[in-house]
Amino acid sequence: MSEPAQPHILHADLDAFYASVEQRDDPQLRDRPVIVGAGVVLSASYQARACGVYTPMGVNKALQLCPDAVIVKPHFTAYSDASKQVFEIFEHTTPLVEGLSIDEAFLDVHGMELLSGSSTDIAAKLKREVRETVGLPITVGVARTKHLAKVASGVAKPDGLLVVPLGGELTFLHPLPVEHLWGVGPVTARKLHNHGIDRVGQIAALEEDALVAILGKAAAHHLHALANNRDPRPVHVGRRRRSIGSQHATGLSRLPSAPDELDVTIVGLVDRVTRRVRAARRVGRTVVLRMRFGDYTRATRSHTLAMATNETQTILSAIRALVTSTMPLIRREGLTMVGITVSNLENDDAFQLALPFGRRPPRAVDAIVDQVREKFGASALTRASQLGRDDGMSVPLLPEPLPD
DNA sequence: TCTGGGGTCCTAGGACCC
DNA sequence: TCTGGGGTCCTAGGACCC
Repeated sequence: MSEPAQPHILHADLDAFYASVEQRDDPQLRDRPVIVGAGVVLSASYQARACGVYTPMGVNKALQLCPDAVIVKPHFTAYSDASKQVFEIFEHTTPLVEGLSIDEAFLDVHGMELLSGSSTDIAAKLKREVRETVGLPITVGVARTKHLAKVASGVAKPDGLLVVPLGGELTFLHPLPVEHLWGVGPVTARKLHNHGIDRVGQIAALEEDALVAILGKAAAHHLHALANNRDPRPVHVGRRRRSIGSQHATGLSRLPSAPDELDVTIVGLVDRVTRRVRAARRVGRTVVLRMRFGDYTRATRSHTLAMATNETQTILSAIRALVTSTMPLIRREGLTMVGITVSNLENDDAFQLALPFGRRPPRAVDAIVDQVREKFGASALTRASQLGRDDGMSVPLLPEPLPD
Protein backbone atom coordinates (compact mmCIF):
# COMPACT_ATOMS: atom_id res chain seq x y z
CA MET A 1 0.00 0.00 0.00
CA SER A 2 1.41 3.40 -0.90
CA GLU A 3 1.86 6.19 1.59
CA PRO A 4 -1.21 8.43 1.48
CA ALA A 5 -0.67 11.93 0.13
CA GLN A 6 -3.18 13.40 2.54
CA PRO A 7 -4.41 12.59 6.04
CA HIS A 8 -7.07 9.92 5.61
CA ILE A 9 -8.53 9.13 9.02
CA LEU A 10 -11.61 11.01 10.21
CA HIS A 11 -12.83 11.14 13.78
CA ALA A 12 -16.45 12.23 13.77
CA ASP A 13 -18.00 13.20 17.10
CA LEU A 14 -21.50 14.58 17.67
CA ASP A 15 -21.49 17.71 19.83
CA ALA A 16 -23.18 17.51 23.25
CA PHE A 17 -25.14 14.66 21.74
CA TYR A 18 -28.10 14.15 24.10
CA ALA A 19 -28.55 17.88 24.69
CA SER A 20 -28.38 18.60 20.95
CA VAL A 21 -31.11 16.05 20.24
CA GLU A 22 -33.32 17.73 22.86
CA GLN A 23 -32.65 21.16 21.34
CA ARG A 24 -33.45 19.80 17.89
CA ASP A 25 -36.75 18.28 19.05
CA ASP A 26 -37.94 21.25 21.10
CA PRO A 27 -37.40 24.64 19.43
CA GLN A 28 -37.90 26.39 22.77
CA LEU A 29 -34.66 24.84 24.00
CA ARG A 30 -32.51 26.21 21.19
CA ASP A 31 -29.81 28.68 22.21
CA ARG A 32 -30.62 27.97 25.84
CA PRO A 33 -28.56 26.18 28.48
CA VAL A 34 -29.93 22.64 28.44
CA ILE A 35 -29.01 19.88 30.85
CA VAL A 36 -30.05 16.30 30.20
CA GLY A 37 -30.03 14.74 33.61
CA ALA A 38 -31.28 12.04 35.89
CA GLY A 39 -29.74 12.87 39.25
CA VAL A 40 -26.47 13.70 37.54
CA VAL A 41 -25.71 15.58 34.36
CA LEU A 42 -25.60 13.17 31.42
CA SER A 43 -25.11 15.86 28.80
CA ALA A 44 -24.93 19.65 28.85
CA SER A 45 -25.43 21.99 25.89
CA TYR A 46 -22.58 24.36 25.15
CA GLN A 47 -24.62 27.22 26.61
CA ALA A 48 -24.71 25.27 29.90
CA ARG A 49 -21.04 24.36 29.67
CA ALA A 50 -20.27 28.07 29.51
CA CYS A 51 -21.45 28.28 33.15
CA GLY A 52 -19.08 25.49 34.14
CA VAL A 53 -21.52 22.58 33.96
CA TYR A 54 -20.09 19.21 32.91
CA THR A 55 -20.77 15.49 33.38
CA PRO A 56 -21.17 13.76 35.77
CA MET A 57 -21.93 16.71 38.03
CA GLY A 58 -24.95 16.48 40.31
CA VAL A 59 -27.98 18.26 38.86
CA ASN A 60 -28.38 20.40 41.98
CA LYS A 61 -24.83 21.65 41.71
CA ALA A 62 -25.36 22.35 38.01
CA LEU A 63 -28.46 24.46 38.77
CA GLN A 64 -26.47 26.52 41.25
CA LEU A 65 -23.92 27.30 38.55
CA CYS A 66 -26.52 27.81 35.87
CA PRO A 67 -29.88 28.94 37.35
CA ASP A 68 -31.40 29.55 33.88
CA ALA A 69 -30.73 26.03 32.69
CA VAL A 70 -33.58 23.80 31.56
CA ILE A 71 -33.37 20.28 32.97
CA VAL A 72 -34.64 17.60 30.59
CA LYS A 73 -35.17 13.93 31.33
CA PRO A 74 -33.25 11.69 28.93
CA HIS A 75 -35.05 10.21 25.90
CA PHE A 76 -32.84 7.27 25.09
CA THR A 77 -34.85 5.96 22.15
CA ALA A 78 -34.55 9.34 20.43
CA TYR A 79 -30.76 9.24 20.94
CA SER A 80 -30.55 5.70 19.66
CA ASP A 81 -32.59 6.58 16.54
CA ALA A 82 -30.46 9.65 15.84
CA SER A 83 -27.31 7.58 16.28
CA LYS A 84 -28.52 5.01 13.76
CA GLN A 85 -29.22 7.74 11.21
CA VAL A 86 -25.79 9.25 11.70
CA PHE A 87 -24.06 5.89 11.40
CA GLU A 88 -25.92 5.29 8.14
CA ILE A 89 -24.31 8.44 6.81
CA PHE A 90 -20.93 7.21 8.06
CA GLU A 91 -21.34 3.84 6.32
CA HIS A 92 -22.45 5.51 3.15
CA THR A 93 -19.37 7.76 3.28
CA THR A 94 -16.93 4.81 3.49
CA PRO A 95 -17.20 1.11 4.33
CA LEU A 96 -14.32 1.48 6.81
CA VAL A 97 -16.18 2.67 9.91
CA GLU A 98 -15.23 1.86 13.51
CA GLY A 99 -17.87 2.92 16.02
CA LEU A 100 -16.50 3.99 19.40
CA SER A 101 -19.74 4.81 21.18
CA ILE A 102 -23.26 5.99 20.47
CA ASP A 103 -22.00 9.35 19.20
CA GLU A 104 -18.54 8.93 17.68
CA ALA A 105 -16.66 6.88 15.12
CA PHE A 106 -13.47 6.63 13.10
CA LEU A 107 -13.74 6.60 9.32
CA ASP A 108 -10.92 5.61 6.95
CA VAL A 109 -11.24 7.34 3.56
CA HIS A 110 -7.92 6.18 2.20
CA GLY A 111 -7.89 5.96 -1.61
CA MET A 112 -11.21 7.70 -2.14
CA GLU A 113 -9.87 10.86 -3.78
CA LEU A 114 -11.03 10.00 -7.28
CA LEU A 115 -14.49 9.07 -6.12
CA SER A 116 -15.18 11.62 -3.40
CA GLY A 117 -12.49 14.31 -3.44
CA SER A 118 -9.97 15.16 -0.72
CA SER A 119 -10.47 14.03 2.85
CA THR A 120 -11.23 17.65 3.70
CA ASP A 121 -14.02 17.63 1.12
CA ILE A 122 -15.33 14.34 2.47
CA ALA A 123 -15.32 15.66 6.04
CA ALA A 124 -17.13 18.84 5.01
CA LYS A 125 -19.75 16.85 3.13
CA LEU A 126 -20.21 14.55 6.09
CA LYS A 127 -20.85 17.49 8.38
CA ARG A 128 -23.35 18.92 5.93
CA GLU A 129 -25.22 15.65 5.54
CA VAL A 130 -25.49 15.08 9.27
CA ARG A 131 -26.77 18.62 9.74
CA GLU A 132 -29.29 18.44 6.90
CA THR A 133 -30.51 14.86 7.35
CA VAL A 134 -30.40 14.39 11.11
CA GLY A 135 -30.39 18.01 12.23
CA LEU A 136 -27.39 17.71 14.54
CA PRO A 137 -24.01 19.45 14.81
CA ILE A 138 -20.98 17.21 14.46
CA THR A 139 -17.26 17.88 14.70
CA VAL A 140 -14.75 16.12 12.47
CA GLY A 141 -11.01 15.82 12.99
CA VAL A 142 -8.85 14.62 10.11
CA ALA A 143 -5.31 13.29 10.49
CA ARG A 144 -2.93 10.53 9.51
CA THR A 145 -3.49 8.54 12.72
CA LYS A 146 -6.53 7.66 14.75
CA HIS A 147 -5.17 9.28 17.86
CA LEU A 148 -4.40 12.57 16.15
CA ALA A 149 -7.79 12.64 14.42
CA LYS A 150 -9.41 12.20 17.84
CA VAL A 151 -7.28 14.96 19.36
CA ALA A 152 -8.13 17.21 16.43
CA SER A 153 -11.88 16.78 16.84
CA GLY A 154 -11.50 17.50 20.56
CA VAL A 155 -9.72 20.76 19.78
CA ALA A 156 -12.20 21.74 17.04
CA LYS A 157 -15.39 21.27 19.08
CA PRO A 158 -18.13 22.36 18.77
CA ASP A 159 -19.36 22.14 15.18
CA GLY A 160 -15.81 22.24 13.86
CA LEU A 161 -13.68 20.74 11.14
CA LEU A 162 -9.95 20.52 11.71
CA VAL A 163 -7.47 18.93 9.34
CA VAL A 164 -3.96 18.25 10.61
CA PRO A 165 -1.78 18.36 7.48
CA LEU A 166 0.93 15.79 6.87
CA GLY A 167 4.16 17.22 8.18
CA GLY A 168 2.43 19.68 10.48
CA GLU A 169 1.51 17.03 13.02
CA LEU A 170 4.02 17.62 15.79
CA THR A 171 3.63 21.39 15.46
CA PHE A 172 -0.05 20.89 16.19
CA LEU A 173 0.33 18.25 18.89
CA HIS A 174 3.26 19.34 21.03
CA PRO A 175 1.96 22.64 22.45
CA LEU A 176 -1.25 20.99 23.72
CA PRO A 177 -1.80 20.27 27.44
CA VAL A 178 -1.17 16.61 28.32
CA GLU A 179 -4.88 16.21 29.13
CA HIS A 180 -5.59 16.19 25.39
CA LEU A 181 -3.88 12.82 24.96
CA TRP A 182 -6.37 9.98 24.65
CA GLY A 183 -5.71 7.94 27.79
CA VAL A 184 -4.59 10.73 30.13
CA GLY A 185 -7.17 11.21 32.86
CA PRO A 186 -7.01 12.98 36.22
CA VAL A 187 -4.66 10.46 37.85
CA THR A 188 -2.10 10.33 35.06
CA ALA A 189 -2.28 14.11 34.55
CA ARG A 190 -1.51 14.68 38.23
CA LYS A 191 1.48 12.33 38.10
CA LEU A 192 2.82 14.18 35.08
CA HIS A 193 2.24 17.62 36.61
CA ASN A 194 4.08 16.51 39.74
CA HIS A 195 7.13 16.12 37.52
CA GLY A 196 6.66 19.47 35.84
CA ILE A 197 5.25 17.92 32.67
CA ASP A 198 2.32 19.96 31.34
CA ARG A 199 2.61 19.83 27.54
CA VAL A 200 2.56 16.94 25.08
CA GLY A 201 5.91 18.07 23.68
CA GLN A 202 7.55 17.51 27.05
CA ILE A 203 6.42 13.88 27.02
CA ALA A 204 7.77 13.47 23.51
CA ALA A 205 11.15 14.92 24.50
CA LEU A 206 11.49 12.60 27.49
CA GLU A 207 13.42 9.32 27.37
CA GLU A 208 10.90 6.52 27.54
CA ASP A 209 12.66 5.06 30.59
CA ALA A 210 12.13 8.32 32.47
CA LEU A 211 8.43 8.12 31.67
CA VAL A 212 8.31 4.49 32.81
CA ALA A 213 9.54 5.62 36.22
CA ILE A 214 6.55 7.96 36.47
CA LEU A 215 3.71 5.97 34.88
CA GLY A 216 4.75 2.32 34.69
CA LYS A 217 5.69 0.35 31.64
CA ALA A 218 2.54 0.00 29.55
CA ALA A 219 1.15 3.49 30.08
CA ALA A 220 4.57 5.06 29.49
CA HIS A 221 5.15 3.14 26.28
CA HIS A 222 1.69 3.99 25.02
CA LEU A 223 1.79 7.71 25.81
CA HIS A 224 5.38 8.14 24.61
CA ALA A 225 4.34 6.74 21.23
CA LEU A 226 1.22 8.93 21.05
CA ALA A 227 3.16 12.07 22.01
CA ASN A 228 5.50 11.39 19.07
CA ASN A 229 2.50 10.74 16.84
CA ARG A 230 3.26 7.07 16.51
CA ASP A 231 -0.08 5.26 16.31
CA PRO A 232 -0.22 2.34 13.88
CA ARG A 233 -3.71 1.18 14.90
CA PRO A 234 -5.89 0.76 11.83
CA VAL A 235 -9.57 1.63 11.67
CA HIS A 236 -11.11 -1.62 12.78
CA VAL A 237 -14.42 -2.59 11.19
CA GLY A 238 -16.77 -4.90 13.04
CA ARG A 239 -15.37 -4.80 16.55
CA ARG A 240 -17.48 -6.82 18.92
CA ARG A 241 -18.33 -6.04 22.48
CA ARG A 242 -16.41 -8.00 25.10
CA SER A 243 -18.88 -7.58 27.93
CA ILE A 244 -22.48 -6.64 28.60
CA GLY A 245 -23.59 -5.27 31.95
CA SER A 246 -26.20 -3.34 33.86
CA GLN A 247 -26.16 -1.54 37.16
CA HIS A 248 -28.43 0.19 39.59
CA ALA A 249 -27.36 3.10 41.76
CA THR A 250 -29.27 4.87 44.50
CA GLY A 251 -27.33 8.06 44.98
CA LEU A 252 -26.80 8.72 48.65
CA SER A 253 -29.33 6.29 50.11
CA ARG A 254 -28.51 2.67 50.76
CA LEU A 255 -29.88 -0.32 48.94
CA PRO A 256 -31.68 -2.75 51.24
CA SER A 257 -29.14 -5.24 52.51
CA ALA A 258 -31.70 -7.79 53.66
CA PRO A 259 -30.95 -10.74 51.37
CA ASP A 260 -34.43 -11.18 49.91
CA GLU A 261 -34.90 -7.46 49.25
CA LEU A 262 -31.50 -7.23 47.61
CA ASP A 263 -32.38 -10.30 45.60
CA VAL A 264 -35.26 -8.45 43.91
CA THR A 265 -32.77 -5.96 42.50
CA ILE A 266 -30.35 -8.74 41.52
CA VAL A 267 -33.02 -10.69 39.67
CA GLY A 268 -34.03 -7.59 37.73
CA LEU A 269 -30.45 -6.86 36.71
CA VAL A 270 -29.75 -10.45 35.66
CA ASP A 271 -32.95 -10.50 33.63
CA ARG A 272 -32.04 -7.24 31.86
CA VAL A 273 -28.51 -8.33 31.08
CA THR A 274 -29.27 -11.87 29.93
CA ARG A 275 -31.96 -10.58 27.58
CA ARG A 276 -29.40 -8.28 25.98
CA VAL A 277 -26.81 -11.06 25.77
CA ARG A 278 -29.35 -13.31 24.05
CA ALA A 279 -30.50 -10.54 21.72
CA ALA A 280 -26.86 -10.06 20.66
CA ARG A 281 -26.61 -13.81 20.00
CA ARG A 282 -23.73 -14.08 22.43
CA VAL A 283 -22.86 -16.25 25.41
CA GLY A 284 -20.57 -15.32 28.30
CA ARG A 285 -18.38 -17.37 30.58
CA THR A 286 -17.55 -14.91 33.36
CA VAL A 287 -20.08 -13.22 35.61
CA VAL A 288 -19.09 -10.15 37.63
CA LEU A 289 -20.81 -8.62 40.64
CA ARG A 290 -19.99 -4.93 40.99
CA MET A 291 -20.60 -2.95 44.14
CA ARG A 292 -20.14 0.57 45.44
CA PHE A 293 -20.37 1.31 49.12
CA GLY A 294 -21.46 4.24 51.27
CA ASP A 295 -17.96 5.71 51.29
CA TYR A 296 -17.70 5.48 47.46
CA THR A 297 -15.19 2.67 47.60
CA ARG A 298 -15.82 -0.12 45.10
CA ALA A 299 -15.43 -3.85 44.93
CA THR A 300 -15.97 -6.55 42.36
CA ARG A 301 -16.42 -10.30 42.70
CA SER A 302 -16.32 -12.57 39.70
CA HIS A 303 -16.77 -16.19 38.80
CA THR A 304 -15.88 -18.01 35.62
CA LEU A 305 -18.17 -20.82 34.55
CA ALA A 306 -17.07 -24.03 32.90
CA MET A 307 -19.15 -23.22 29.83
CA ALA A 308 -20.33 -19.98 28.29
CA THR A 309 -24.04 -19.34 28.66
CA ASN A 310 -26.76 -16.74 28.29
CA GLU A 311 -29.28 -18.61 30.38
CA THR A 312 -31.00 -16.52 33.04
CA GLN A 313 -31.08 -19.22 35.70
CA THR A 314 -27.42 -20.23 35.37
CA ILE A 315 -26.18 -16.66 35.56
CA LEU A 316 -28.57 -15.81 38.38
CA SER A 317 -27.31 -18.75 40.43
CA ALA A 318 -23.69 -17.73 39.94
CA ILE A 319 -24.44 -14.13 40.90
CA ARG A 320 -26.43 -15.21 43.96
CA ALA A 321 -23.47 -17.28 45.14
CA LEU A 322 -21.21 -14.23 44.80
CA VAL A 323 -23.72 -12.08 46.71
CA THR A 324 -24.00 -14.65 49.50
CA SER A 325 -20.26 -14.88 49.99
CA THR A 326 -19.99 -11.07 50.01
CA MET A 327 -22.88 -10.55 52.43
CA PRO A 328 -20.70 -9.65 55.47
CA LEU A 329 -19.01 -6.87 53.50
CA ILE A 330 -22.34 -5.66 52.11
CA ARG A 331 -23.90 -5.48 55.59
CA ARG A 332 -20.92 -3.71 57.05
CA GLU A 333 -20.47 -1.02 54.38
CA GLY A 334 -23.96 -0.55 52.91
CA LEU A 335 -24.45 -0.65 49.15
CA THR A 336 -25.16 2.45 47.08
CA MET A 337 -24.73 0.65 43.76
CA VAL A 338 -24.96 -2.89 42.54
CA GLY A 339 -24.28 -4.08 39.03
CA ILE A 340 -23.67 -7.24 37.14
CA THR A 341 -21.63 -7.85 34.01
CA VAL A 342 -21.32 -10.86 31.72
CA SER A 343 -17.90 -10.93 30.10
CA ASN A 344 -15.64 -13.31 28.21
CA LEU A 345 -18.30 -13.13 25.51
CA GLU A 346 -18.33 -15.64 22.70
CA ASN A 347 -20.59 -16.05 19.72
CA ASP A 348 -23.62 -18.12 20.44
CA ASP A 349 -23.21 -20.65 17.68
CA ALA A 350 -26.02 -22.89 18.85
CA PHE A 351 -28.73 -22.80 16.26
CA GLN A 352 -32.16 -21.49 17.16
CA LEU A 353 -35.22 -23.65 17.15
CA ALA A 354 -38.45 -21.88 16.34
CA LEU A 355 -40.95 -24.14 18.03
CA PRO A 356 -44.44 -22.79 18.58
CA PHE A 357 -44.71 -24.88 21.73
CA GLY A 358 -48.16 -24.27 23.02
CA ARG A 359 -49.97 -25.01 19.80
CA ARG A 360 -48.45 -28.38 19.09
CA PRO A 361 -49.36 -31.68 20.63
CA PRO A 362 -46.49 -33.09 22.65
CA ARG A 363 -46.08 -35.87 20.11
CA ALA A 364 -45.31 -33.37 17.35
CA VAL A 365 -42.70 -31.70 19.55
CA ASP A 366 -41.18 -35.11 20.27
CA ALA A 367 -40.94 -35.81 16.56
CA ILE A 368 -39.04 -32.58 15.93
CA VAL A 369 -36.78 -33.32 18.88
CA ASP A 370 -36.04 -36.74 17.40
CA GLN A 371 -35.17 -35.20 14.07
CA VAL A 372 -32.83 -32.69 15.62
CA ARG A 373 -31.12 -35.39 17.66
CA GLU A 374 -30.67 -37.53 14.60
CA LYS A 375 -29.26 -34.74 12.53
CA PHE A 376 -27.06 -32.87 15.01
CA GLY A 377 -26.52 -35.20 17.94
CA ALA A 378 -27.69 -35.04 21.53
CA SER A 379 -25.32 -32.24 22.57
CA ALA A 380 -27.11 -29.88 20.20
CA LEU A 381 -30.29 -30.46 22.13
CA THR A 382 -28.59 -29.66 25.38
CA ARG A 383 -27.42 -26.34 24.02
CA ALA A 384 -30.79 -25.58 22.49
CA SER A 385 -32.46 -26.17 25.82
CA GLN A 386 -30.39 -23.35 27.28
CA LEU A 387 -31.51 -20.75 24.79
CA GLY A 388 -34.01 -18.28 26.09
CA ARG A 389 -37.25 -17.19 24.61
CA ASP A 390 -37.80 -13.54 23.89
CA ASP A 391 -39.75 -13.14 27.07
CA GLY A 392 -36.57 -13.76 28.96
CA MET A 393 -37.04 -17.01 30.79
CA SER A 394 -35.19 -20.08 29.65
CA VAL A 395 -37.17 -22.90 28.12
CA PRO A 396 -36.47 -26.33 29.50
CA LEU A 397 -36.84 -28.11 26.19
CA LEU A 398 -35.60 -31.24 27.89
CA PRO A 399 -35.39 -31.67 31.64
CA GLU A 400 -31.79 -32.84 31.44
CA PRO A 401 -29.15 -33.67 28.85
CA LEU A 402 -29.85 -36.80 26.88
CA PRO A 403 -27.45 -39.68 27.30
CA ASP A 404 -25.23 -40.10 24.28
C1' DT B 1 -16.34 17.51 42.20
C1' DC B 2 -18.97 14.39 46.07
C1' DT B 3 -20.06 10.30 41.39
C1' DG B 4 -25.10 7.65 36.28
C1' DG B 5 -24.77 3.90 33.26
C1' DG B 6 -22.46 1.87 29.64
C1' DG B 7 -18.01 0.13 28.37
C1' DT B 8 -12.31 -0.85 27.43
C1' DC B 9 -7.74 -2.12 28.76
C1' DC B 10 -3.87 -3.10 32.02
C1' DT B 11 -1.61 -5.04 36.24
C1' DA B 12 -0.42 -8.20 39.71
C1' DG B 13 -0.69 -12.23 42.42
C1' DG B 14 -1.89 -17.03 42.92
C1' DA B 15 -3.09 -21.60 41.11
C1' DC B 16 -1.92 -24.90 38.09
C1' DC B 17 0.52 -27.39 34.46
C1' DC B 18 4.53 -29.03 32.00
C1' DT C 1 12.29 -35.31 47.03
C1' DC C 2 14.04 -30.90 45.62
C1' DT C 3 14.50 -27.23 42.27
C1' DG C 4 13.75 -24.05 38.24
C1' DG C 5 11.55 -21.66 34.31
C1' DG C 6 7.73 -20.68 31.29
C1' DG C 7 3.03 -20.33 30.13
C1' DT C 8 -2.01 -19.89 30.87
C1' DC C 9 -6.06 -18.98 33.42
C1' DC C 10 -8.61 -16.74 37.05
C1' DT C 11 -9.57 -13.00 40.29
C1' DA C 12 -9.55 -8.31 41.98
C1' DG C 13 -8.53 -3.71 41.46
C1' DG C 14 -7.73 0.54 38.99
C1' DA C 15 -7.50 4.09 35.26
C1' DC C 16 -9.81 5.75 31.52
C1' DC C 17 -13.43 6.71 27.88
C1' DC C 18 -18.22 8.63 26.48
